[in-house]
Amino acid sequence: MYALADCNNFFASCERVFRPELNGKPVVVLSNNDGCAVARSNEAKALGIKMGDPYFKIRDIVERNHVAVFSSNFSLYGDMSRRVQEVLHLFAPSVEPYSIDEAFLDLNGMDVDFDAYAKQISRTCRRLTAIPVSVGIAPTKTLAKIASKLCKQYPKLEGGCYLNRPQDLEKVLKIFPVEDVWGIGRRSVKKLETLGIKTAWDYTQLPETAVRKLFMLPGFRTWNELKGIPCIEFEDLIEPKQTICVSRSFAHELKTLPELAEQVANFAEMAVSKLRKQGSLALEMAVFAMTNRFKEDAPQTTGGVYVTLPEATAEHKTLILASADACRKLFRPGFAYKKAGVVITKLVQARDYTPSLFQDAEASDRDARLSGAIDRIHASFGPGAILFGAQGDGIIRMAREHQSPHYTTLWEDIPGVVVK
DNA sequence: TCTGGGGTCCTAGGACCC
DNA sequence: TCTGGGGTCCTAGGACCC
Repeated sequence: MYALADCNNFFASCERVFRPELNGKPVVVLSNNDGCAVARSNEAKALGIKMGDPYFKIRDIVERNHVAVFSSNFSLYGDMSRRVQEVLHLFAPSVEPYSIDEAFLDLNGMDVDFDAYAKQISRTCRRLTAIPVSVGIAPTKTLAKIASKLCKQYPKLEGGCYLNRPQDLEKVLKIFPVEDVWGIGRRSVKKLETLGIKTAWDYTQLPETAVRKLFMLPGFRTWNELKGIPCIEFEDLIEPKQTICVSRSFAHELKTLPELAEQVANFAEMAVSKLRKQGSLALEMAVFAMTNRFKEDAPQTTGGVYVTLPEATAEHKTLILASADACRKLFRPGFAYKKAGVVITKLVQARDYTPSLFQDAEASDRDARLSGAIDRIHASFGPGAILFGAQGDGIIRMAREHQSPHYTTLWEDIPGVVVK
């Protein structure tokens, strides 16, 4: 038996924790550069604001309805996420964090009233973190997802729902749209439409051979999961990432190589930080850049350059220099670059790597000490406290007109209470 | 004027091996 | 004229997730 705990409208809910007067009011949270709506409270959804809507297109709705707008504040969301996960650990020996706002709980072997347990988990999260959480419990992860969605739809479930009895499953799956099933994406929905498949139940009634042929292994797993046969394993061990990517859109387009190269160097530095945190080394890196695809009349280009590193490394200097090199190869004059990024495409765990016999040990020791010093400076004074010359003045500041304070992660932003 | 960022898994097909 | 059978590894691209 698995539980899925899913935070409702997570980023919007985080903002409300410290602005309780916004409860019951429409709230949206924007992506980087205040570009798109990436989280909406139920009230904002009811106004017709969709996930991913560009801000400039919904500005009218926002102003007419006094929607509270926030720029993204990931240090707040990350910290709130950690708190919710901590609460979840009170209810199950193993918890699998699935995304910033979701986690699976392994309830196998537990002998409890699962419906009451689901509601209790939700209630406790709410009380200890002030975040509303929907908890679905079912014999497979896919069904647990469906159960948690039901909680959001039906307030009378009090945030928790147990889905296992065959007659309940049939009733629920017969009204559950197939496009809302975890693992069924847009492309599959198109195929399903031509077959006349509308609900999750319809999907389970397809013959096995058809499912395997049309939707391959992933679709076959989903098909089984919907029928209560677990095919997606519980993974509570946090594996090191297989790729690391840092990319950004720029508030203003960049037209010169030095400007672009500086930003790419900054992305490389951020990627190295992530790399070092998980104890990996990079074997290969890619740099990419592209123009603004929405400007149809402007000349368009998009490209990437791979760099194979002579030695696996997690040193700032090597990777930043390599990124600048790649950027020079990539850059084409006459284009206005809107977005760029650095991807570390091949990683190896440091403990699994044997350096080349012919490596310059002295130089690599020097670089390692430099990187260690940079890490310590960042830890004490914050990221960006020290930069390589290649990074220019650091990353271009993003548009963030509506950012809330870092309530839980910065001393000067901690909320105060006035006692009269 | 203004349009996000970061991941995983699977498959087909090519290159190569004996 | 006739031209086998079985395997691995790698990569690009597709599909999906939040």
